[in-house]
Amino acid sequence: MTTTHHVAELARELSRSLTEMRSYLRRHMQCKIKEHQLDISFELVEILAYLWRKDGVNQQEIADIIIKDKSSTTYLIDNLVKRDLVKRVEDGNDRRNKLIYLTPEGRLLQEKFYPPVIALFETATQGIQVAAMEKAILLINKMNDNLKQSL
Amino acid sequence: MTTTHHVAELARELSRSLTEMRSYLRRHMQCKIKEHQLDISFELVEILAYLWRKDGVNQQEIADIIIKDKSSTTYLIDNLVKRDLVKRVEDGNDRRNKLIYLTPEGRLLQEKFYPPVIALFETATQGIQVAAMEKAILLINKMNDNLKQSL
DNA sequence: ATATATTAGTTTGAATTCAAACCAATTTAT
DNA sequence: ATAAATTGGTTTGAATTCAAACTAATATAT
Repeated sequence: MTTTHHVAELARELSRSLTEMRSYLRRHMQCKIKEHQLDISFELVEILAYLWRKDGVNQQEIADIIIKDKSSTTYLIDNLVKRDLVKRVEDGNDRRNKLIYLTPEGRLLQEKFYPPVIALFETATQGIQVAAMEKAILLINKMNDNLKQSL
Repeated sequence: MTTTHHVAELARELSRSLTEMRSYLRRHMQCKIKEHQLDISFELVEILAYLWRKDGVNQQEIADIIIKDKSSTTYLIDNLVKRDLVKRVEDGNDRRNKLIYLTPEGRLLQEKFYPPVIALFETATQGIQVAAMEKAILLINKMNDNLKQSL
């Protein structure tokens, strides 16, 4: 096996491990959602999680953060609006924009989800050093830069 | 910010970077698919890619490798069967199993896709050392083990 | 030997996802 | 100033995904 193929193999393996991790995270969150008997999907919680940190952002920002395309984001935000968890507000500075704000109900959900989310990440990172994680992030971000530039 | 929250934050950031990478890989592959004017989806190619290395595996194995649930795998394999790229063969050793084999057409596609897949991973890993990649894989697999054990 | 639990694959229903096309608003180029 | 390009969000269509339920086959427990 040449070096090239070895690297390709590692990249493939990395991609697979990443997919697996994503899958586990999703499953765990689904368990939490069930425990709390909440009628909400993992994908909606994902958006809410970002809004809990900072709301009043436009849809494109949300799409960038959660790595989904515009139409998926519209679909999910429509859903959140329907459940009265967020509201859309026109942006006075740029009429193309819709700013997404949490409603009081949307904020309340944070109490239910914040501790389990933290616990989940703690579980995931048990026995792993901060420095190692930082290196992994840098590596993947480097890969993402490489891929981004060739699109 | 406490250490716990710092780690949770890094885990979140890692998860996002991973999702981003997955998204880029998918987009790149879509470009290749378009270039070759092939009527096939990224998800189907993903399965074929594993079969090119080793066919004659049951569906559950495929599902494990591509990290999808059983029903999604059935759906995609149905699709591949419909396009005459793979065939299902009953497993004499265990009647529950269906073994999935490539057809001659399915094999032919390898020529089209193998070089661009390698090129893609090369692009992704440019400027990245093998040792660093191996460390990242180990780290993510450790995280996956942690998550798996608590499901 | 029989009952129970587990496994592989299928079916069903609904949610999610993306690509493509579109429109209005804004930015950039001429 | 005007034309062209880009951007944010929406709509549409089809593919994909998962959860839940199911059946037949196999493994495990009694």
